[in-house]
Amino acid sequence: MSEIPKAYEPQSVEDKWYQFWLDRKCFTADPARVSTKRPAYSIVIPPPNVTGVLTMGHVLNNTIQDILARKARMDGREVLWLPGTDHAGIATEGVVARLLSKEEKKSKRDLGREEFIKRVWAWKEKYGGIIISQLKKLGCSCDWTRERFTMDEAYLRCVQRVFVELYKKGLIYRGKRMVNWCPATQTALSDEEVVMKEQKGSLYYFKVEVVDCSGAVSAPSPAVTDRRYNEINTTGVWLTIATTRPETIPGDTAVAVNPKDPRYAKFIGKHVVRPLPAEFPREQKLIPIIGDEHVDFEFGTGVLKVTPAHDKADFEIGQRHNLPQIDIMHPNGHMNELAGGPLNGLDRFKARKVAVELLTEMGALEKEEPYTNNVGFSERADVPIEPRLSEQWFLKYPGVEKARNCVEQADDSEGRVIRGPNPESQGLAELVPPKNGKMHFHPQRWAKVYDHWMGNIQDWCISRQLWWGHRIPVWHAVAKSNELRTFSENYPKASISKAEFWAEYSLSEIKGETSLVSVYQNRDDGETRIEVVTESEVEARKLQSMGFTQDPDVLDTWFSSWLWPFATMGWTGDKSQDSNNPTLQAFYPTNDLVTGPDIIFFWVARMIMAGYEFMEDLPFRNVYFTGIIRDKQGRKMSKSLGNSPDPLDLIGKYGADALRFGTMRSAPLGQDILFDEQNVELGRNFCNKLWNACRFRQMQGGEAQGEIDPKLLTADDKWILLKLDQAIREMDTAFVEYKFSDATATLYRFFWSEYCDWYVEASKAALGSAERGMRSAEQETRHANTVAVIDFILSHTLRLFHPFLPFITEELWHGMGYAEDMPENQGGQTIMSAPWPKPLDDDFKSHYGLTGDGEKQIEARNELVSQGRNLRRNANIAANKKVRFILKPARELAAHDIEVLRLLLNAEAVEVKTDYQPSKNTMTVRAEAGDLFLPLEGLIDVEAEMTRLKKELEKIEAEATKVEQKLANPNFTQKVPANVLEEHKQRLAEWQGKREHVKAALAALES
RNA sequence: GCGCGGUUAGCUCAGUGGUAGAGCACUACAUUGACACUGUAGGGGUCACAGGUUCGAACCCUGUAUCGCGCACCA
Repeated sequence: MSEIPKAYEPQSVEDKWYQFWLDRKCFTADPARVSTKRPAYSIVIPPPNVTGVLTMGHVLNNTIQDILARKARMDGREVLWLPGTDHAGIATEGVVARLLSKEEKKSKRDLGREEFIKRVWAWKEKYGGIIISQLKKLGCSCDWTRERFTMDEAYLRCVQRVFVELYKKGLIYRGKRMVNWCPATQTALSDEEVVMKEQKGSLYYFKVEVVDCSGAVSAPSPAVTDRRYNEINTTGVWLTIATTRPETIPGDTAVAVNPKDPRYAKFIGKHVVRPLPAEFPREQKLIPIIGDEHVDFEFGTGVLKVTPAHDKADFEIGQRHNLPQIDIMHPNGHMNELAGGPLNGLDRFKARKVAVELLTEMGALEKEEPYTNNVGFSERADVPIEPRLSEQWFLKYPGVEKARNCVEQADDSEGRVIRGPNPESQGLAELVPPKNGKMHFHPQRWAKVYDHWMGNIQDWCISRQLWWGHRIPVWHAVAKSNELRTFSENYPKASISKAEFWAEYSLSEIKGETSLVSVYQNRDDGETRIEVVTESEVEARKLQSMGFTQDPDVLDTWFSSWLWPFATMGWTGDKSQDSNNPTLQAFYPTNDLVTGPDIIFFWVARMIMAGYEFMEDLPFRNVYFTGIIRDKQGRKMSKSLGNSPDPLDLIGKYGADALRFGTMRSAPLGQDILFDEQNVELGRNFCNKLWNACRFRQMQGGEAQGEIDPKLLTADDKWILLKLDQAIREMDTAFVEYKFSDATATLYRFFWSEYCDWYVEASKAALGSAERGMRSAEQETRHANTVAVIDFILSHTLRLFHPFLPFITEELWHGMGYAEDMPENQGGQTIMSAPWPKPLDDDFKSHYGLTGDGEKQIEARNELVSQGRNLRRNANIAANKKVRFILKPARELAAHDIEVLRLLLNAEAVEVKTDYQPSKNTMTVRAEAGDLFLPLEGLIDVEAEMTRLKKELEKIEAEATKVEQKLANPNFTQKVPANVLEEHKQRLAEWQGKREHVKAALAALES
């Protein structure tokens, strides 16, 4: 490191060290190395979407994980940070479909399922690795040899095994239900994929005529067109109904009122004439008036139209009253023929307008009011959800109670700290087994949100009408052919709620290959159906040859993600295999999960349930929820706003370390982050400061890390050693509490303010300016000792910095020669494995004479420096002009301290005069360490100086009075603890001393 | 409607009952200095508001305002 450049150039070192770490397998976890002395530490990455590119959110998230992983390595643990990507069903299918349409003007249906999936894989091979390479640029120390993908071979087997297991237990079932249908992507969605958005729309009031009918014959099928009545009598009464969705009127099969509503109760049992479709004859549009408690008679007119096929609440009313369901829409959100001629084929929003026109034409529309309501939107496609009746696969969540109870809630007053410095383990922060096997959320308030959701959990709709994803391992056949009829007779019969009625068979007759078979009568058409579930490929082939067809749907992406913590570690579901899996045994459960609170339900909660269900243990002990990254104005970062900076640009401009440091510095626990590029600039500046501080050390020459002789230590040396000790302790606390912004604040303060601004400047007094070889023997010894202290500080500092700034610290670790003295596996090869600094213990402190008293004296002396500089400034003395100060010390100061004072005040001399009497042309200040005088050669500006002193006096008076008043209050003096009282007395004495001093100075000027 | 979080310097935020803090920004001064990606000094706050508890409140309690988020929703 002879010719180091003046400024740190990250571009020239980052790639070099990343490759160095990879070449030496520094990130590779080996379960064989795990022991009681070398405990395991593991994190699984929240797998980014294969379609993803690195965002600021990823930077935040992965920097935290990398910090945790690197810190754990330095703590001497065997670390596994397991990386990978998620196949992201809808997102990826969308990306490839758009590309297809743009480049080949084809739809996925034009290609066909098989060909389309081939294209997605090809796309994945080509572009799916982008985010991984970007994470490497950031410095992430993941074990890339274990990189996983949620659709790789082994993972596929995990998903199928889990599906079969849950099916066996009757937790996975198929059912015709109201689901959240996305008309844009044409698939069902889970409740979590729906976001409520406030919409400005209209509330339409229309009237319907009440009629008396008798002899109604209910229709055999959902279509109402066959309904017949013997008599239809007009009553002349009209009811008014308010709705936001007039286009669904053709799907109405009842009108509901609250049975307790005196206005309408009398109509229950009568019918109304549904106004649409207009061209249908009246007798085909008679729908009953029913009484249902659900109806709120405060809202609208108190009369509710009931559309069981297109509204969740209406569906339930329909179930209660056995109402027919009329589906008036195609899956793409366009109206079908049941909606009537003018609406047929129209998009649902266009249809709304037309429906209003039709109602107006027939005179049924009474009024239209502006109205704001909340509408569910498909999170990904950003279009309103259409509640739709459809047959889907559902999961009744397993392990709900266990999962719910394992997360510690805030009201648990038993200590919340779960990791603490363990004195037995050389001061390292250790994992203390959580009480009652509990899991901890950071910040803890998310536990309440989690608990609330777990308490109101609904079955999970897991099937998606997509092509890209894990295909549902279920095969169907209708027993039409003789072969299947014979087959079905050999297998158990089951009802429609058949999940519990399967039987296990080997269709292929190969040992170990099995299928779950159930046979049932379809309720709608009476046909005999056979449903077979298997995870076996052999069985699947057999099924295919027998004429079975596989369920066309795929599973929700999160149905694979929820297995991530153990599926990535090679879990098979086979107990004996898994108990011989060293990775799983060593690294599950993981220690920390770092993720955003936006996926607490999507992912975190589900992983916890899966952990209990399949591993019989929680998947992680701590969950750290990051904030959400916003721009300077507090807006969420998004592509459309264009307010999201490209992290790679920032790395190119400032360096990865700068980006990491800047991000961590502005990311307090539990708060959203307002991102400002200035933070990254600050990180860059900080790296440069570190660089130059090391450069300064290099310029001093001498051997690296020489012995420190306690006898030669200056008060400044002792002071900085104590500050280092404090910084180490603060860092440990910050890690225990997951407060990374506190950690960076500590590093910043310690290194920049305490080390560079004070210690290095003061050390120049001991280092001297003489050339090497021109120094006296005594100077030489003193110089060497100071350099040894500097090396001690720097070698510790670099290690404290390493988790945050991996690249520059590695470069300097080698450049400064600190690697050389260390054992190969403890910092000799790389700073990554250097031991994390321990707080200085009592033996160390007494050996080197480090005392709180000495620390205070240096701080008092430094205050004198600041005050003296202030005097210079007030006297308008140029910063580069050498002047003479006179010091009247409060207690004796060492010659070395006087020399430091002289240096830091840029003084020609600091003369110590215990009986100094200032002349008129002298400015002065009192500090705890003594009185400092600045005699001026010319006449001082008496007016200006008096103004300054008067202002000063005012301030002092105010402070002194405040304390005086407190002390004069007997209530205070009697009730307050002794130490506080003593402190106040001392403070008063201090202010009084200053007051006298300033008064004396004023008097001298006036004379 | 229910729940959660915020409101402290121009900005972004620390601050768990005892002298109101940091970084940035701002002003002034200093370029043969490890570093201008720098140094030194300075100005700047009624801690959202109103009550209460206390010798003492930014901090604890009650209420209000306001911003943000989550959950549940009335068609």
